[in-house]
Amino acid sequence: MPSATKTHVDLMFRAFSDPVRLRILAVIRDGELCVCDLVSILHVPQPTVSRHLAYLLRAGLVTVREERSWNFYQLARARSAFHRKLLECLASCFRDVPEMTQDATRARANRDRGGCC
Amino acid sequence: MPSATKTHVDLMFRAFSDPVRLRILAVIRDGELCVCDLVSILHVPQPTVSRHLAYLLRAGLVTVREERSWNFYQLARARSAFHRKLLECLASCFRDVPEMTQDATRARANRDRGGCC
DNA sequence: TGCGGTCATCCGGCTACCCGAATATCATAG
DNA sequence: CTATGATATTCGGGTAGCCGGATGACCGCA
Repeated sequence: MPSATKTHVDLMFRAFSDPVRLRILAVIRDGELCVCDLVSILHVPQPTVSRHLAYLLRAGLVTVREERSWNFYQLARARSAFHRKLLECLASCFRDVPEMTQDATRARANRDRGGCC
Repeated sequence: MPSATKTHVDLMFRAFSDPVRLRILAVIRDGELCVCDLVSILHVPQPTVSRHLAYLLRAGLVTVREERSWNFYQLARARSAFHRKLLECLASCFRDVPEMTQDATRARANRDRGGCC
C-alpha cells in the first residue's frame, strides 16, 4: 500500500500529463466537438480518442451531450478553485506545445465547414 | 511512433501527479529543507524521497544547495507563465489534500526545533 | 431487415513508473 | 585510517498506463 492514497487531485493532474489529453482539452476550449471531429483534427485513432475522453470524463474535466448518433464533448465547468487554476494552466501552456496551435487551425477549418454533419 | 511526442509540459504535469511529490512541493513552499527533514516530516522512506526529488530536479521544479553533508531543496523560481500557473495550482489544491496540512504542522514544528542540525 | 456510420470496449503486448531493500558514494568527525 | 551520518543509486518485482487492432453496441435510414 502506498504511503499516500491516490486522491482526486492526483487524478486531475495526471489527466493533464498526457499529450493527447492535453490537446483534446485545448481544442475543446472553443466549444464542444464530437469524437469524429477530434479524430480528424488530432490525427489520432478513434479508440485512442475514446479512451482518453473516458479518462477525462472520469476526472470530471469534460461533459458529454448525446445528439442523434454523435457524442459532443466540452469542457466541464470548474467546480473548485483548484479546477479553475488547472484550466488556467491549460491556457498558459498553449504556446509551449506547438501541436496545439496546429490543432487550433484545423479545428477552425473544421468549424467553418460546419463540423462532421 | 506516438502521435504526440513527450514534451516538457507533460513532464511538469506528471511531476505534480504523484501524492509524495505534491506533498514535497507543498512543504518546501515555506523555505528550503534537507532530505532528512523531508523524511521525518512526510513519514516516507529516504530512498523514496530522494527518487522523487531527482524527478522534481529533472523537471526543473526544485533546486539544490549543498552545504556540508546536507542537501537543501527549495522551489525553483518560475521560468514561464505556465510554470507560475502550475505553482498557483499547488496553492489551490492545498485545502483538498488533508495530508498537506498535517505535513505543514510537522514542518513548522521542525523549523521551531531548528531543523536537523 | 440489412447496412453504414458513430462510438465504446476488449485484448495482447509493451513501457514507464513506483516501491522496498540493499548497496554505493562521499564528506566529516574522531 | 576508520567510523558514522546524509544522500543517491541500483535491483527486482509489481502495477498502472498507453497503444494498435479487432470487436461489440447502438442508431438512423433505405
